[in-house]
Amino acid sequence: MKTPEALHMLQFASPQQQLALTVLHTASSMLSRHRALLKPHGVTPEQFNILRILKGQQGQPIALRDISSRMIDRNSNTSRLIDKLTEKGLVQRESCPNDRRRVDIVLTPEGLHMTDMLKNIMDEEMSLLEEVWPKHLAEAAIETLDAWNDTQP
Amino acid sequence: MKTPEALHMLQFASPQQQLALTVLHTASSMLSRHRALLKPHGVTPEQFNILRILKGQQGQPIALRDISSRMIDRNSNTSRLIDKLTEKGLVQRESCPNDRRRVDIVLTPEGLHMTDMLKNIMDEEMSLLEEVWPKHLAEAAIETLDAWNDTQP
DNA sequence: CGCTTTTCATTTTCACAACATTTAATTGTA
DNA sequence: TACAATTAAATGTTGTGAAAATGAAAAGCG
Repeated sequence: MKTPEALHMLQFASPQQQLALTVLHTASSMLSRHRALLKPHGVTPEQFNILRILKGQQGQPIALRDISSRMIDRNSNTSRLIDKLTEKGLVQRESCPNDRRRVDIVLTPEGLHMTDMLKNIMDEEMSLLEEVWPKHLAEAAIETLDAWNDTQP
Repeated sequence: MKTPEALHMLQFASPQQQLALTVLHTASSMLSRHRALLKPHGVTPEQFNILRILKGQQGQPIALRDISSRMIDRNSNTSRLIDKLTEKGLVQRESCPNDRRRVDIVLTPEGLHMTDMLKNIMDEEMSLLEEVWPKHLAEAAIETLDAWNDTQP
């Protein structure tokens, strides 16, 4: 697959502009792939993102607000995503004793099980990247992109 | 700004996995920025993507189908995006003489004017990238990402 | 203490994506 | 030529991300 728009204006744009378009395009493409992989299990990439964060908590509850701040997409509607995960029985809301505004979220046993399974699927997918991206180039690319991320609010 | 999820699992993931997360995060952040920049002018990034493609046509009509294939997000519903742009008077549908199934799209004069203005805004934003991304690193990163894009259907 | 401001979660509104279906025109083929 | 298969665009439906508005609780401060 060509990077369509980037290819189209190749001769006009700076490498930096091309990279921006390439990043947008790559992300869109990766996300559709993830969506397709997770779909059979009734979970969206955004929901999986939350599950992964919760798993990282090792059973410790975490406030909704802190989930938001760790998500790839910071502005998504975390409340509603938690609703969906709750309906599926994968997570549970718990009232936070210290601060009644907060709502703590924990993985249920089924949620943990599902997360482990999905993580295997995603890890397998991710491992394909290791064949196309040489390690040192991946490291360099991360540094490059993070240089811009660090300038963002 | 830290790359939240990537940072979180830094010690577990391969550089390739980290890059994948970084790309997703960077794209999300960029898109938000673009959305905010375009918003005062009543245009979304998805709509601007179409305007930019049309401008690249230099007045030559292009079939809706060919616009779709050049978009960053190939899955979007181009018909309806064109509807929005038509309502705003920025583009026009024209029947295609050779193939009556097709619908050619052209920029109106106001559309061209708007596109030029928005392009200036976006170019200015993009030029900030030149300060944080050294040229040769940007070039390397493009090659790295495209290596994966080329493996996608 | 009482009031305003801030913080956190939810709800709401809007635009778009995903997916399916429909309508129309063209192509391929018996 | 007739008819099925394919292609192009539009349309209907559902879900959801983004951003703003709302409501409730806590923090800050005179």
